[in-house]
Amino acid sequence: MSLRDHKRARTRQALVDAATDLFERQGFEATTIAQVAAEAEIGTRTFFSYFPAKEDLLFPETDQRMRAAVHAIGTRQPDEGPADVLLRALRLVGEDSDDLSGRLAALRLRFIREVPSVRGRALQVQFDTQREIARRLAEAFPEELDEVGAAAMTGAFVGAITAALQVLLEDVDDPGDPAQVQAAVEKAVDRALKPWLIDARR
Amino acid sequence: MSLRDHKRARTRQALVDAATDLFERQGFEATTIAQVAAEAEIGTRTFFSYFPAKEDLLFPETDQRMRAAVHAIGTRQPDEGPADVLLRALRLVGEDSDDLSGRLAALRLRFIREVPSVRGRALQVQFDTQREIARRLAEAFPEELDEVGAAAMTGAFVGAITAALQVLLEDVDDPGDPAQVQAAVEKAVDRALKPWLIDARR
DNA sequence: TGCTGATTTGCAGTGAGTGCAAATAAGCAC
DNA sequence: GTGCTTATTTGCACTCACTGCAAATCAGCA
Repeated sequence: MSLRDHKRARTRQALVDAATDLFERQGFEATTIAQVAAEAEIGTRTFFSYFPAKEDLLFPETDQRMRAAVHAIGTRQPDEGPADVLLRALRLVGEDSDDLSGRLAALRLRFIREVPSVRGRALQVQFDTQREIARRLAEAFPEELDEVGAAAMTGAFVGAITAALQVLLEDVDDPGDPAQVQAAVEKAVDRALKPWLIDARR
Repeated sequence: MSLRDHKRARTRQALVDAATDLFERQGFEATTIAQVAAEAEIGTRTFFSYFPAKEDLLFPETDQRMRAAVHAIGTRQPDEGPADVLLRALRLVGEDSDDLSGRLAALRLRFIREVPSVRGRALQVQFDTQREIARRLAEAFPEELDEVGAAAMTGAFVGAITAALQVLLEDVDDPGDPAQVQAAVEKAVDRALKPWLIDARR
């Protein structure tokens, strides 16, 4: 990694940190990009060479999660079916939620509920990730799945989990508490996949 | 319906029509709200009392679809299970795609692929609709489903169909052709729900 | 016709995001 | 280190979506 790359990574992290602080203190809408850039000691214009939009500050490591999921699919065990591998991959994606000691994750969750543009961005990220996972899944099981089948299966899993999670999170009294969120995620996976798990048991 | 309401509905439709023309001619991004407003003969400022944002011009009748779906759930037949009712409701939502002689629908499809902000909005609309359907479904089957179960089920169905449809639409050579799109939707539903349909047959 | 409350509109302003060209800094050869 | 090349940073000017506010306009009704 060259000096250039190091510096770039450091600046990027500084931006995320600055944003985390400012978002916590002022909320998402009230924080301007100029403020974030100033706090990270770069010009306002330069911000846009690090993140394409303000919302993306809340999703700084999408590709990292993606790589984890892809890796999970790549290390397919001989006795695993498509559903098993997919479930393993999805669990991995979900677990990474604790990044940055949870502060950013908590903000993300809060703003997904409060700020429409953030919700929209989150759904897009999820959708893209899901699509890529489906592609890899189809590759890993050329006999059992084609592109459409893999997409449908992935969409069903992710859709079920997301929808269940949404309902469960409505009843959480403190969305800032990682333990409660984690419990909700697990319960969502559990409830959402019940039909498949019963099926698999036969 | 009072004169006021009539006029309001007419203006709203004029805005959608104007937008349809301009979007077709110039694309989404290149069309400004000022242009749309001018074409519909209202002030730019007034536009925002009809639509909250530019993207919403592409989703003018969300609540209408919603009502159709809710109605489908309300008219539950004695021999229908949750999955049957849900499937019937979802088919209804999909069929309404032919509104406005298809021009707006074609634009919507095109911009969902091309313009990120439109894709984001579409996903939000879908997500909200899905949530509401789940709520009604849970109400209609208080014995069989709770809120979480209904959400998971709806999320699975919608997620599977959407994901399958996305893949299928990639291979359509002319996305402006309603027949091809319709065929893709049907195939997507078919493929996506195969597991459930097989299950139900037992 | 005249009153009342809702709708429309212009105006001024904020802030996101972009294109461009000049300044700056990194990487590298010597 | 000194220069040269190339990538990055930055300021500037600009467009456009969207909002708050206050004045003007209009529908509905007595």
